[in-house]
Amino acid sequence: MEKEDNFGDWYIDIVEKANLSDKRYPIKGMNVWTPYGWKAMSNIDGLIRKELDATGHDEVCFPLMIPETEFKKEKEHIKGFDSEVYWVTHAGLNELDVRLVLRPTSETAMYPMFALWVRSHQDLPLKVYQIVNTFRYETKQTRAFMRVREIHFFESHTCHVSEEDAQRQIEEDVEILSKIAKKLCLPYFLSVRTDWDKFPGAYYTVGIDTVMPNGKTLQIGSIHHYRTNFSEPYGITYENENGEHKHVHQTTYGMSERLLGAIIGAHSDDSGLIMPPDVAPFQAVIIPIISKDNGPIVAEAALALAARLSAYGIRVKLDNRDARPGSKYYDWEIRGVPLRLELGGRDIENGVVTFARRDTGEKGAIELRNIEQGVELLLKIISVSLSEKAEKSQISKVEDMDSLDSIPEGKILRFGWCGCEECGHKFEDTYDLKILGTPYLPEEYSGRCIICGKATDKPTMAARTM
RNA sequence: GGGCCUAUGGGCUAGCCUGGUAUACUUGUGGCUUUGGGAGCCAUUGACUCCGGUUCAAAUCCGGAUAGGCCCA
Repeated sequence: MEKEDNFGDWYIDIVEKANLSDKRYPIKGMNVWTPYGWKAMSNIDGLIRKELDATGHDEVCFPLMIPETEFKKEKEHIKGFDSEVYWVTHAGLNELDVRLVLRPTSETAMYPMFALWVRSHQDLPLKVYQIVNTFRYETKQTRAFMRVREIHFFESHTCHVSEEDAQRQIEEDVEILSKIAKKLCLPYFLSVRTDWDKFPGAYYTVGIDTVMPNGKTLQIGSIHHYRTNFSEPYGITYENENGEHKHVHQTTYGMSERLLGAIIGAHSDDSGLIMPPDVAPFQAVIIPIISKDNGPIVAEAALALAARLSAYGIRVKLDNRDARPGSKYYDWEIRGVPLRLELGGRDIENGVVTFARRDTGEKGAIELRNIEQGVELLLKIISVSLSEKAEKSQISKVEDMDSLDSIPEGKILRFGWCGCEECGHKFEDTYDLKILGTPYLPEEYSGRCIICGKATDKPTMAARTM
């Protein structure tokens, strides 16, 4: 299966062959996390946890079900989610008086509680997050990790004394994102979403998009500024120094298993996946090369090598299955293990370990004496090299446009837009492309709206989306 | 919301029109020989989505259910 020619089929194929997810569970869009896929996702969760804990967020876990009465308090929010939530209508043999919704996201679960938790300005800022499953009834074609009905979701929610303080939180979120994305070796764009595409109930939304090999964008997360749009209906207020009661200003930050989907798309080739070392369930795999006269010696040396690396903190897998080495190479290549270590009679004699990089195919030898440092260094090099390659690939897919006379295929378009809804809709309807929004980070630009010709100092990007 | 298509071992699939013994490959299991890029031989496990109808007889024909896929709005 060729990656560039038909990304959609390639993706489905690789998810199955690399054993990341089993889609045979009999509910569409609700897939089973297999051990290998779950390990990768857990590693991603771990990276997120680490950054959030370091910035003073506390992990919480709210109930899965939300009463209809709470769910419907914010009017825009319910309008946005009405058609894609699951309802629990019965309990045992009884019909429920108040129906329950399976959370599509947790604003309406958390905010009634926030109203109880926040009383004083000293309780602020409140910064919590949870990593849980959420449910959205997708009617379109589902795809592992990219479009599913049960979503492995990360969401942080914060409350602040003022709009400015909430804005500082958004800046912190952007900072956190850059750290996480670096570990995932993922490039991304930050765009302030159009008014008609922002999160239901938000003041504004920053979309986080990455580009797939077919030139379509994949939204991997979003950051929202709510102002007091939710704190008003939910009555989340605090008492300030002067004894006045004020509504809190809120933000949220959400990402999901799409991060894993993005990694699969960004780092892989026709031989399979390439896992970024910080995400890889196994960072190195040891393949003992046994011949009939040295079996016990090699087996013992391989065990010792695995123990050393593991003690050093490297996630290592010793593959001592009774199979040919070549067959093992293929197995671990398709699963994307970044580094392969071969240990055979020749290596033991020479006091080295033979390595092969998954990303470049480069082979070499590391002195057994310094094996821990050697492996660590190689993993770092692989990580940097993956990031650079992905960054280049993303940049190559952006095309600056002066006119719309001919639309290139498989590209992200960048052009001037006056920002008005009429021009925006006209563009989206005519070209069947989605406007991603204007850059979140300041950017020098002067041009003309590509639709109406009005002068503008902001570019916008548009693309087909996954 | 409207329409079309599909369902056979773990995976992929033949058979269905024209009713009667279910095919190949792959995987799994056991054994022996092997092991520096997908090993070979032998043995072996394993399936007609479900409910009903027609029939001496249903994977096959008919009706319904369920699940999945596609197209249109």
